Amino acid sequence: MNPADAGSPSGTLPFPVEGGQRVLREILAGGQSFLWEPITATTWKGIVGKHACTLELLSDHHLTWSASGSTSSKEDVKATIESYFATSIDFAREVDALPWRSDPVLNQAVGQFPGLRILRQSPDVALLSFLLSPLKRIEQIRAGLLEISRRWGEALDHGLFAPPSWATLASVPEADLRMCGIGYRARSIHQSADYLSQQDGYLDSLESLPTDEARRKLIALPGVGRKIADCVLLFGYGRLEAFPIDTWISRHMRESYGLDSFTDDQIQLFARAHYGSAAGIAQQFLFAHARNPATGSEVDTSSDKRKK
DNA sequence: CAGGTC
DNA sequence: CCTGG
Repeated sequence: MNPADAGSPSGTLPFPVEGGQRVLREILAGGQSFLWEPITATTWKGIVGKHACTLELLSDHHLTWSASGSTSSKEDVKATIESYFATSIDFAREVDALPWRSDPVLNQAVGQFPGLRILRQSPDVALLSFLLSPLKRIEQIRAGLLEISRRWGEALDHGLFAPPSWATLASVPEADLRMCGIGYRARSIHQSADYLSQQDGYLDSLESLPTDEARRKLIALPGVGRKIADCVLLFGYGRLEAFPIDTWISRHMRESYGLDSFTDDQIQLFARAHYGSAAGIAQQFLFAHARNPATGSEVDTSSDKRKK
């Protein structure tokens, strides 16, 4: 490494988020990732790869970042950050291609969170994170993940810890994992770690597989069902067609599309057919919409047919 | 019970 | 089935 690069690389990303801080909060702490914490009204502290990062959204179109504790060159850090925020994806274009024009339900959700986008996390961290997702509250998932990271992860700057690798987790006794306040999910993590440690490059190999095949191989992991698999595909592998169906989405869609007696499998088929190849983006809007009761304070860019 | 998996 | 809230 070059000592001159060892300081705090920083930069600015084009980051169109019309919805400002409210939408940034939804992106960083709305259930995609559990590694971000608000510091001030406009700044966040968190982890990207092996970098402790500080973010600030100054205008609605640029995100400034600063990463520290790195032995990588500034270019490498920059590339890592850009990949994480998926700056190569034109989300405005993707969203425009969704059927919001003919779908008032989607239209309202998109109008409520303009600029919402999908992070591209690492498959490893996404898998570990979402194995904890049955822990209900986001704060609880976060606490469990932070504790696991603190105990077996890599120390970074600012007292942050990167989540441990699956190889590391494979050597952690299940009983020790249980002491992280994650309850019976400790078993899934322990068994998945065991499974992954036996097959070198298992998660990497999914990268080049078609989505449904990768999905099957994720579901083969202990504790991973369709919902967690779809979360890992969407947030860890950048498969925008993946459509995780949790209880929020399930209820919200049944109610708002009149799919009263639909099973989750049928909702999944409906979603694929209706939203298309970027269904996962639609899912994020619906998810955010379902969990954030409309306060009326948002700038509503859609037609004003809120309230029924 | 809620959340997810089995 | 498991297990916090």
